Amino acid sequence: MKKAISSAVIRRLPKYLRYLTALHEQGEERISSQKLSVITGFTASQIRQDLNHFGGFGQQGYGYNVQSLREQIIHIIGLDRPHRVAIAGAGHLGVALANADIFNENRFHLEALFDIRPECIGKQIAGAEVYSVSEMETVLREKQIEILTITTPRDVAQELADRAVEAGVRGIWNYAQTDLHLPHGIVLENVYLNESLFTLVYYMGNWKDYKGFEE
Amino acid sequence: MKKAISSAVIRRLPKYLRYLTALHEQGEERISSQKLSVITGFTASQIRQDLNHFGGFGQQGYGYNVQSLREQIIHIIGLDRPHRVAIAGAGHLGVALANADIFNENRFHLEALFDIRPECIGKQIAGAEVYSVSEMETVLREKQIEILTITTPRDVAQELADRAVEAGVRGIWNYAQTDLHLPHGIVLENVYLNESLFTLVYYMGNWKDYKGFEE
DNA sequence: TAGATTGTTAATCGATTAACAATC
DNA sequence: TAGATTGTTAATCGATTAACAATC
Repeated sequence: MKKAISSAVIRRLPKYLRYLTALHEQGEERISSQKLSVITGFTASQIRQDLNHFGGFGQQGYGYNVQSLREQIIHIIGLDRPHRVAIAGAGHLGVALANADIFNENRFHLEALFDIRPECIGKQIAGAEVYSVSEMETVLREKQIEILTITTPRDVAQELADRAVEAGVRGIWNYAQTDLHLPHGIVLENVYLNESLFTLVYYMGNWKDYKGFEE
Repeated sequence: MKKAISSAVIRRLPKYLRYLTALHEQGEERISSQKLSVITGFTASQIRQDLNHFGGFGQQGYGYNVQSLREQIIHIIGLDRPHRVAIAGAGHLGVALANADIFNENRFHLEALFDIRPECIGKQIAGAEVYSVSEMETVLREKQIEILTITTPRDVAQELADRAVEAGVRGIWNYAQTDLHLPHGIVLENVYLNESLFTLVYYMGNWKDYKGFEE
């Protein structure tokens, strides 16, 4: 079987996509790994290696076609397919994510939110209804939700994840500050905001260790 | 000069801290790298290597004292010192962060928010006032803000960051979907939510690559 | 003391960078 | 064709894992 592509490569794809989209909007037709290197800060060699994991998208002597490479990366990530999403927890963070550009661009469709607080239930947020958590499995199944975003307090996150998986959800986007355990075949992506803030604070106290983009 | 500690190590510290806090709350007094390995999923060897970058906190034949190791890590990250924080952008995300536990625990002090919309200005959010962006430098200086969280649209992020640095801010916690360029000595930490979501989507379409599953 | 477990050096693994032949 | 730039192999670098002597 083909060797798995390392997650370091995967996590660079969104960045390539972002810059290619910008270049496309600026009307650029072609780009070399050398020029992309200057823009992204990755080495030209790394860029060529990364892209070659997925196929030979370039042409010797020419470089890469911006628009076609952009479409390839959209396809590789899976952004050319629709994704049905729900959010558990209609608090500040849940509402912020519901209204974020992420779910409006890129073929993501926010289908439902869930909360336990009676005063939230029935409201419309970013075009989606807030349902009671007690109805979660039913709604997830009916609307064929693929991805559940968890923004609840950490003590209920595991239970909600388990129930969502039971109801057919295949990806969990977890903002609750806890490590979830999920069955084989279910994908988990954590966003631990405090880990990011703590890293910032560490480097503020030890900035000689910090290697950032400088100018 | 002592060699810089790699950012891979730094980014594991918050996780150690989280588990040590949990163990402490459970009344555990000691922990071996072996037991911590089972809990965290890191190897025992890696845990000992990581901790030894900062000093010999353990004791042969015994392991580590939970509470004292926890305090050491808090000190290493810098969470035992107060940090004065402001948020640029009092939209959904700014409000969500203002209300998040992060700023209430851990000696972070949210001192101000900034927005351009007249209807927001003067409001109190999570105990802090919303100021006009035009007053930003004055407020940042007066309140001696160390960290600016940017949750504005991306097109104003660089300008706000520049002005904040000018007003004495030393760390930027950036949620705007753009790469900022900052002077030497200023620390930047990006939270690119869509990169996280895209990674989730990629692995949902390629789950055999996920976490190194093989066959 | 004997058993346990660290601190630390050495070996391994994986990812990044360099080099260059292939080729547009 | 000649110049440019990829695709790909080889070299390097860094991070993780293994091993074990030190020592509590």
